[in-house]
Amino acid sequence: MSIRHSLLALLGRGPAYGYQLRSAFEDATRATWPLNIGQVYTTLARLERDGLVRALPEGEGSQRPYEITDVGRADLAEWFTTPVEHAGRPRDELAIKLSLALSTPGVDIRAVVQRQRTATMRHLQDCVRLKRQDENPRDLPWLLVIDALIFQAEAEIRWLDHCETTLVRHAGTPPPLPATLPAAATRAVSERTTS
Amino acid sequence: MSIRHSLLALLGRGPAYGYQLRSAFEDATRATWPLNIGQVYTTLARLERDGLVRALPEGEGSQRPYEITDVGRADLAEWFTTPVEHAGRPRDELAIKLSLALSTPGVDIRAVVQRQRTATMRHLQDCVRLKRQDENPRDLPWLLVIDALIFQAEAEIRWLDHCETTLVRHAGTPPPLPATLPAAATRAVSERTTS
DNA sequence: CGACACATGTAACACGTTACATGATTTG
DNA sequence: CAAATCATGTAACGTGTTACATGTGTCG
Repeated sequence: MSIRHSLLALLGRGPAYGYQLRSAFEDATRATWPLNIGQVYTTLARLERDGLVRALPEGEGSQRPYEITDVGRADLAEWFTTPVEHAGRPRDELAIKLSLALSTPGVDIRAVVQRQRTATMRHLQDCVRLKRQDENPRDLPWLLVIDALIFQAEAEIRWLDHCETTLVRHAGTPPPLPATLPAAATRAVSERTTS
Repeated sequence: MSIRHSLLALLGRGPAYGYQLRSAFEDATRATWPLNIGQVYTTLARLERDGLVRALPEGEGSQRPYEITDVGRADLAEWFTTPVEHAGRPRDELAIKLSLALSTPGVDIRAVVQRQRTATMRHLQDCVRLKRQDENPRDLPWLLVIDALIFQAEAEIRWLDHCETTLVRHAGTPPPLPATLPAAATRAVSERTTS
């Protein structure tokens, strides 16, 4: 539902046609989440069908501008008024993956955590670099979005570290190999985690 | 794609039928993300169509157990090996909403932030309470999931606070009304943010 | 003119949700 | 037996992605 409401919000600033709407959306988020142009038109059609939006007769050339209706404005106001519920959010693939990795035989969870940590760390650095490159405080919207990504990535790394310490505390197999173990045992462990 | 891989991962522990798979999934996440049973069957059908899974002939009563194939195992291993990319994640509705609220006339962003903060705070407390209730470290998978939710909620609150301070610094309209402003100006401002 | 950006649309497909329909098995 | 739970499936719909088809305007 986020595209639907996004287009509605953009039309809340005034009439616009599909192509403009995509540009405006990608301006606000700086192509963090690219928006396919086809989706814009199908979504506009659905919005019109539902009476939240109305096609304007004017429009020079091949432009078909739309305008938000009163019903649309009400829907938009409700969107802004209602907080985003956590219950309605998409499933967190990473959390599910680690949760399942933990109970699937033959999976080296610590390796999964490590690889994810590397990827997330790289993403975090990309975000920070992007933010520095473009520090002008003129487009607040974009700054807030990139900050959201940064906060999320930081939280993810903290969680991954938390996972690792928790795993070490419970499932054993700590990385500094205890010298007291016989060689056979350590070999068995590393074989299991490498396959 | 997360359900597809989740079912595949569950079948990686051994053959199972649809109903079992749902139970197993909701065990791992404790119904944080409820899984509709219908979805299980359609997903299983697609997995079978793609050769990742094979229906077993046996099965007592009305049970139709499935088994993971070698192709499926390869796909599963790749899932666990490949980190979850941030580029492929769903759009962050909250970030988009605040970003758009900032550039939509007639929207009181600070109110939006406040309402969201309240909702997220409540959600965070729910999570913490849930975790305390069920502190037994026996099912690690569930603990990791609830911790993920907690870390995310904390990050969201930090981000919302960050948004508010940023907004105050830029767009003005600080809550402690500066006594130096003439009454007319403050009235105009509060009218704009209230409508 | 030819290439390129602007602009609109459609078709096919994957995924997810909800609701409904239908049996089989257990248990009070 | 009746009700609840177990178990499988289908239909309809909304949303999202990708790819394709088409036309317009501009500029070198």
